[in-house]
This record gives sequence, C-alpha cells and structure tokens, in this order.
Amino acid sequence: MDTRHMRIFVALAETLHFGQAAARMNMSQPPFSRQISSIEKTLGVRLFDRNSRNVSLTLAGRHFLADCRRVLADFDTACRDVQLVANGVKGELRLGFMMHAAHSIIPALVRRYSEAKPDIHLILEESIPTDIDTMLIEGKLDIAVTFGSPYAPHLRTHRLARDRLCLIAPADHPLAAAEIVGPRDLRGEKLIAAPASVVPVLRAAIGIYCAAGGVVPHFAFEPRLQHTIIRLVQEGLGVALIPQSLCTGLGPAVIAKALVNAPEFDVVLCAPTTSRNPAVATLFELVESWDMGNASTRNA
Amino acid sequence: MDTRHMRIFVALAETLHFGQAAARMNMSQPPFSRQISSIEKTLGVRLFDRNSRNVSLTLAGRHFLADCRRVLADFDTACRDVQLVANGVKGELRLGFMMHAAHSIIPALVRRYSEAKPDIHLILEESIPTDIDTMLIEGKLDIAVTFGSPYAPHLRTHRLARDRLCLIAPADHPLAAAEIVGPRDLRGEKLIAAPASVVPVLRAAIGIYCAAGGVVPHFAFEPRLQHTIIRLVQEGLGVALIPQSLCTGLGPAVIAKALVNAPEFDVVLCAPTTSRNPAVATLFELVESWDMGNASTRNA
DNA sequence: TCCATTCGATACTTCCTCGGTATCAATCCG
DNA sequence: CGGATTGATACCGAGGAAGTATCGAATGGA
Repeated sequence: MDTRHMRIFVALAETLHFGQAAARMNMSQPPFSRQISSIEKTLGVRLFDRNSRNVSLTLAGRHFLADCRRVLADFDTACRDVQLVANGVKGELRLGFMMHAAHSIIPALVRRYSEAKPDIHLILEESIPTDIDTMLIEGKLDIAVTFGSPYAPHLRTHRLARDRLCLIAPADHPLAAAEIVGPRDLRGEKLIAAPASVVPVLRAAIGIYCAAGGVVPHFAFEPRLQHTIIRLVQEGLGVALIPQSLCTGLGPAVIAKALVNAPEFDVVLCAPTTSRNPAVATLFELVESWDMGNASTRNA
Repeated sequence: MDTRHMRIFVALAETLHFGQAAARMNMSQPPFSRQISSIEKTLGVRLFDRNSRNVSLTLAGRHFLADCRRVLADFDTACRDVQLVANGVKGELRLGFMMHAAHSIIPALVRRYSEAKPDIHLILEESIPTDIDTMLIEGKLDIAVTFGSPYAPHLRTHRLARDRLCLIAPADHPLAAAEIVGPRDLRGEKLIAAPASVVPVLRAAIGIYCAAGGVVPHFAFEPRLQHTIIRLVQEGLGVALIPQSLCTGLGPAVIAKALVNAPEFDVVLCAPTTSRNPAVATLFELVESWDMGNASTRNA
C-alpha cells in the first residue's frame, strides 16, 4: 500500500465507476481494475460491493474513504510545506536582540516581518550583546539585532540604524549648564556604564572618547542594563554616556546633552553566513527593501 | 512521492547513515542513495547536508521529518483500521429497540457489548416495533431488539427472552380479587392497549386471547406507550394486558395477575440477512455465547 | 424475445522502474 | 602514506505495472 493506491481507491469511491475513475487517474480501465483488486487483496478487506452493473462502497470502504482523504491531504501538505520551509515562507526564526533595540527597532521589525511572512514563527530572544554573539555562533539564534562590530567576516550584517552617544547628567550637575560637552569635561566625573563583558562596543566607544581628551575614565558603577544606568543618574550618582535612542522620556531630573564628536556606532541585523535557515534571507530582504523605500528616515 | 519514499527518508533522518538506513529498509546502499536523491529532486528541496563523511538534516529536513512521522502513523492506522472495521471490531452499530426492551434487556446488552467491542460505537435508537421493522428494511438500523414475528425470512433472529402477557387492574377492581383470570373475565372490561399500528404482535396476542374466550375486546383507550397504559390503569380507567417484564414497580394502586394460558411471545435480536455491517455478526455472537453460559436464567 | 450497449474482469505483451553488484572518489585514522 | 569507511556512479537483470485485445454478464429498447 502506498498513497497511489489510496488515490486509486478514492477515485473509484468517488465515481463508483471503474472507467471514469481510471480516466481520472490517467490510466486505462484494466490496470485500474487490477489495482483495486490488488488493494483489496493486500488489505484483506472487501472495499467495494460490485456486480457487473453496479459498484458501491462497503461499510469498511466508507470508513477507509474518510481515512484516506485525511491521510492524502496530510501527505500533500507535508510535501508542500517542506518546500515552503526551504523557501523561507514557513518555519521559525529565532531572533535575538539587545535591550536597546527593544525600544527602537524591534517592534516595527517584528510587525512588518509577521505581516510579510505570516507562516514563520518568530521566536524572540532578548539578551545582552555578548551573549547574542555566542548564541549566533552556537546556532541558538538564527539572526540578531545588535551593535555592529568593526570586523565580523563570519556574519552577514545589514545596518538598521546609526546611533551616537550622548551625555546624561542630573539636572543640577555642573555639566548640565555647559554649552558644549567634550571628552575633557569628563575628567574626574563619576561615570556609570555597563561592563565591557556586556556591551563591549559601547565600553570601547566610551574608552576611546575619553582617551581622545586625555582622560582616564572613572567608572563608579557598572550595572548591566541601560535602564539601571539612567535610574542611577536620576539619583545623582554620576553621569553616563548612553545611546541617543534611549534619551527619550528621561524625566525632569535628568538632562541629555549632545557630545562634541560624539562616538557613533551601527545597530545592525546580523546572522551567520553559514546559516541554514532560509528564513534568515527573507528577513534580510525585508530590511533591505525597507531601506529602499525610505532610506533617509531610518537613522536614529 | 509515496509513503515508501517517506519511510526511506525517515530511515536516513533517524540514522544519519546511508548504509545503516539502507539495511533498515532491507536494501543495499546504492539504490538507497539513489532514492534519497530522487526524493530531493522531486521535492526540489535539499533535505540533507552531506559531504562524503557526515550526514545531517537541513532545517527543511527536520520539519519534513516531523511531518512524515505523523503522516506515516496516520497512514498505517488507516490501513489497520479498515481491517478492524471489516472484522467488526471497529465501527458503529445502529441498534434499535422497543420501549419494553429498554427496561429488561438493553442495559445489560449494551454494557456487555461495549466491554467486548469497545471500538464499536453503539448508536441507540428507541422506537416502536413497526418503525423498527421498516428502519431495518430501509437500512436505517443495523440490528434491533423487538418482538419476534412468526415469519420473517429476511431477518436473522435470535431469541433473547420469552415474555408473556399478564393482567393489570386497579387495586379496587373486581378482578383484583379473582383467584384466576381467564379470557372470559375480560368480557365487558374497558381494555387499554397500544394500537396495532404500534405493536402488532401484542395487539394480535390480546385479540386472539379474547377470541379464545369468545369475547370481543372493547378498547377504551389506545395510547402508544406502555407506560401511559399503566398510568391510565392506575387512574382506574380500565384494565390492560401487558408484558410481564413490565409488571415491576407498578405502585400500590395497581395489581398484576397472571393469566390462564397467558399468551407468550419472543423478544428477539434481529438484523437483515443482507446486512453489510460486520459488527452485526459480532453482536449475534455475543448473545449466542451469552445463552451458552446461562441458558436457563434468561427466560422472563 | 433478441440484439446492441455498457461495464467490469482476464490474458498476453511490452516497457520501465527499481534493486543488486561492482567500482570509484573522498575523507579519516594510524 | 596506506588502509578503511562512506557515499556516489555505472551497468545489468528481474519484476511489476500499464496498454491492447477480448470476454462475459447484465440491462434496456425495438
């Protein structure tokens, strides 16, 4: 028994006529008749009552017809689905992203992608940039939104936005009144920043910025989350350099100031070049076509 | 694509080794390899990543594996179920029965049969004897419990019980005090009985019994249901001849009396000899083995 | 009542598919 | 560097499946 036998059986069960059923199966009547008796012989079950004038289903045949229809439908969808998965229109995509992106890029990205590929189940993994990198390498993520690294040949990357650091300080801090803020102004300030093990790109940018003014930064606190940093600044415990995209809704206790020659960095979509998930390519296609439509409006 | 291809695919997906998978399919490696590439070519989807040393599933392959397992399981159960239906261990059985049987025979019959054939769905149809006869002929019922007719060559019948008529009368009725009741005692009585169109066997029995005493029966009321008959007798509206099996729990207002030469009749299980439902035979087998076990205890 | 038509079953032939054997190519291990 | 393992390829032979021709039974109309 295989699915062809089932289709032959269904054809006869639906027409109750050997000749017409054979025609539907694109074969002539004699081999069709043989196949029917072969099916009945293999199953050991009489599926049709037939004299030389009439054909009708037995009770067992009626039950079998219902089963066959269901099995054949499942069979066909399985064969179709595997192609959809291979073409990236079906399946699942494990998307990692850092906290920053959750507020600026991820919501729109997820919405647009879900609309474009409704049959791809998006699995969202919020994490810190270093973990995202390792999860991409280990294959625990298919694709991620994170900071762009200067050199990452094993990753296919696409810039989603360009962000820059700005200073936030308590409203009553001396720097809050300064006209412009440069690296030298950070001398002696208690800095608050996430540790390098969490966001190496940001830490490196802060370090380079300070060094440009000949300043050795003094990190008073090193919480992991940017929101914790903002809270600590609100409490007057220091100043911080954070991405501009996070400088909204800070409240009255904190002011944000642009920096002279502010360090810039990319927020990118990236995935291993070795990725075997076809859905990865479709997400890249989406963000690329997205840029195409409104190239200038997407910078932070 | 057919199920054999799916089994070949599953074999390789589970072993990830062409040689072992081929052995599991009882074939040698070269044709097995050919089948795999044939499958991939037909679907147009690469299911395995393989270099000459390692085999691994692609993402599409993983999805397809899950689908194939489900489809194959459904396929196999469909092929098995059709045999079960043909052998009468699975399917459905439309069992008709008259009201009388609902109190004496049906409960035990249903319980025993459900235990013996748990995969047969019993559809119970309570009806009146004449309707049961026509529904059996029209194929709306597979089998029924009803009164035995003297001549019914188109039906396979098996006697389940032998019942007899007895008299019920209001407790204050003169006949309630009689020592024995015979047909002559019914002269002038208001009889209550179901019409011949509902239970021809009972009406015929009553008519013959009265005729034996030279009495022309006077039917005061002709309700369809035996319980209505009993209620009317309770209200003092007449007397009735009803099956002995119904003479339990009549209440204090009614007394039941045995009749001299009481008319007897069979309660039978019957099905059309032309029935195509294999479950019919299994129910006959059950009641026959049932009699075998306790032949003497089953008479009413 | 008889003949024509319809429909499913059977006999025989042909062809194609599928599996087996032998072999090759690439990779891994000692 | 050589043997062993593993998958791919080439070729051959057998079995099965489809097609053609035909038969037999049943129905319906003249």
